Amino acid sequence: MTETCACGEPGHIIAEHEARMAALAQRMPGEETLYNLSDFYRVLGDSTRVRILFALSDGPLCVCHIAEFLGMTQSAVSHQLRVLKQARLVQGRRQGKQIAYALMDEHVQTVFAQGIAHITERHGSDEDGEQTGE
Amino acid sequence: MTETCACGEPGHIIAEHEARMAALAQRMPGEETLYNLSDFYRVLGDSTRVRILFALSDGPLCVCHIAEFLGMTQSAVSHQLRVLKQARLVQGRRQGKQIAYALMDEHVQTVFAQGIAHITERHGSDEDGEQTGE
DNA sequence: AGAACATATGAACAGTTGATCATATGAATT
DNA sequence: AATTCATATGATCAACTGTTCATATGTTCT
Repeated sequence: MTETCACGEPGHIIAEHEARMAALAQRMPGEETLYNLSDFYRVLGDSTRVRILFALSDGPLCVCHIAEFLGMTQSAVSHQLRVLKQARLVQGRRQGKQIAYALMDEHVQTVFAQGIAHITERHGSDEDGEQTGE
Repeated sequence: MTETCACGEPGHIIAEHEARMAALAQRMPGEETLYNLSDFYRVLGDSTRVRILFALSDGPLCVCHIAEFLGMTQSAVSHQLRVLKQARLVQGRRQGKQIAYALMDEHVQTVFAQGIAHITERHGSDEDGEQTGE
C-alpha cells in the first residue's frame, strides 16, 4: 500500500521530510479530535446553514421567520436547524406555538466572524489556481 | 411559498423578530460572500483534507510522504491536494521529481488552530442534543 | 532515447447530502 | 375536543463527494 518513495539520497529534501513526519506523529491529534474538527467544519460548509447562522447573528428568530427571510420552505429550514442543533451551534427555546432559535454562544459568532474575515481578506474573488507552482 | 406566519399580535416576539429581519436585510453579506464562506468551510469539512493540512502544519511535505504518513493512496492524496490548492489553502513547489506541498500562509494555520480550539474547548466529546430546549 | 520514479487526472462507483412532499407532533384558541 | 398554527420528521430522489483503478504527464538517470 504505502509505496515507500525510494529516493533516499542524502542532502535531499527527503531527509527533512522524514524528520518532520516523525515529529508529526507525536503532535498528531487523536483520530476523534480530527474527526470532530472536520465534522464541525462540514456543518458550516453549506450555504443554507451559513445563511441561517447569519440570520441568527443579531438575535433569536423563530423558524417561520427564518424561512421567510431566506425564502425557503419551513421544512428545509427545520431540517437544517436540526443539523445545527446537533452540532451545538444553535439552540431552540419554545415560546408559545413558536420556537425561537438562537446562536449557542458568542464563541460561534467569533468563529463565524473570523471565517468572513478570512474570505474577505483575500481582497476580492479571483478563484482559480491551476498552476503547480515553479 | 413564504408562508407568512399570521400571528401578528402586539407585544409578542413576532414584533422584535420582524424588526430584526429588517435590520438583517441590511447587514446581509452578498450572495457571493456567503457562498465563498460556506465553500471555504466545505473544503475543511473533510477529515482527509484536515489531516493533510495538519501534516503540512510543521512544514512542507511531498505527496508520497503525505500519502505514506496518512496511510493513503498517492492518488487519493493528489486528488485532495488539488481541492486544497484550488481553495488556496496549500501550494506546491516542484523540487526535482517531487512536489513539496506547503500551507499557503500563516492565516490558514490560524484559522485551523482556532478550529481545534473550538472543538477541544467543548471539554470532552458528549455529542447528543435532541432536546428542543424549553 | 528509454527506464524508473513522482505526481496528476479521468472515469466509474458507492456513499452521503439537501430539498421536497406528505404527515406527525405539539401548543393555543375557539 | 376540534380546529388552526408552528414545527419536526420520515421517505424519496437528484446532485454531489471521495476513493479506486487505470493511465497520462513530467522529471531524472543511465
